[in-house]
Amino acid sequence: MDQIEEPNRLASELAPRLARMITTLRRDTASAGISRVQLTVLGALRRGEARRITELAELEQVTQPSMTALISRMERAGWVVRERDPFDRRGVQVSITEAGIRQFDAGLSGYVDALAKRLGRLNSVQRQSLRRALAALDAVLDEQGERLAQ
Amino acid sequence: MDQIEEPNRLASELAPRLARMITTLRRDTASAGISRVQLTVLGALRRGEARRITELAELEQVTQPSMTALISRMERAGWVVRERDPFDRRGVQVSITEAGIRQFDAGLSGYVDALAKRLGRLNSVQRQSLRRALAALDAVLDEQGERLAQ
DNA sequence: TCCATTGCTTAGCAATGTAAACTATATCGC
DNA sequence: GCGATATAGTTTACATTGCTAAGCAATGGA
Repeated sequence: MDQIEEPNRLASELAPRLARMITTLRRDTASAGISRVQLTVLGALRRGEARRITELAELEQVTQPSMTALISRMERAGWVVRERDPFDRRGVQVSITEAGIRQFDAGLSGYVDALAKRLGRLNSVQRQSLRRALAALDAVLDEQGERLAQ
Repeated sequence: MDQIEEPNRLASELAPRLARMITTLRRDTASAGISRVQLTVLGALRRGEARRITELAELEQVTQPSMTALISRMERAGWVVRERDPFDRRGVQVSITEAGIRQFDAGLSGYVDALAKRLGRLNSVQRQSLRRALAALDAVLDEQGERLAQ
């Protein structure tokens, strides 16, 4: 019983705070020159986690057409390039450019700084509590558990 | 020194996890029939926190025109109604309808349940760590601190 | 009464997301 | 090898959410 009721109570507490966090973070980082999604895609490309449109779409949890459009905008901005995959000419290989790498570094700093500014208000106990919650966040986001839960 | 460097380290850890959390939550709740912003606005209206477009825009941290459009869509959906303020005929008073209340309750459950499903994977130590982080989140989101920080 | 301010809307634009339909290439079964 | 089918990506058409700039009507002070 408690195992069922308890996550629900926690979720009721967490949900509105997450909602506010999203709004706030968007506002704080509006001037960063790059959106959250684009930054994440650049990061994935940079770490070599994916090159195909389909893979990127899965990583970002959006549809293939959304990723096509996203990559097109980023290509127009000069941050990535598209090349036909020589081994499977239906597909493309997306890679990050030098400008893309610079944009990623600058954008990431922008996001981290905005967050750090807010975290700077916390006392060490509060920061500690957030640090200790990181592992739980990872578990919440774990894709393995996601599939098992189905 | 440490007071400056330390929030930054924490922010680097937190930022990508928050980013993923946003994507994941959006996907999880795609079938809830209502968007996060609309749900929050309905909640504010229901708790009587605001009735004017300007107030709602401030609460949600969006511009007045954005709120006008948002309210128009919600009015078209039948969840809220607009009335001219009899005391200041420039302004309007937005109120939630019966249908809006039902939609809020259903939508909220949808969001909370989606989150609870993920939290259900955690063990009690992990859940405890999240519960303890709630206060820190509140401090991070505190508007008072926001103004002081300027 | 004049004029600045306030509250909201309209217009025009960009980014992000969807589903459905299309094109081109690969691959499977015979 | 060939026809059917699957896969990768794009295009099209649309909705939502956000912005800025400009406009309009009501308010209220000098």
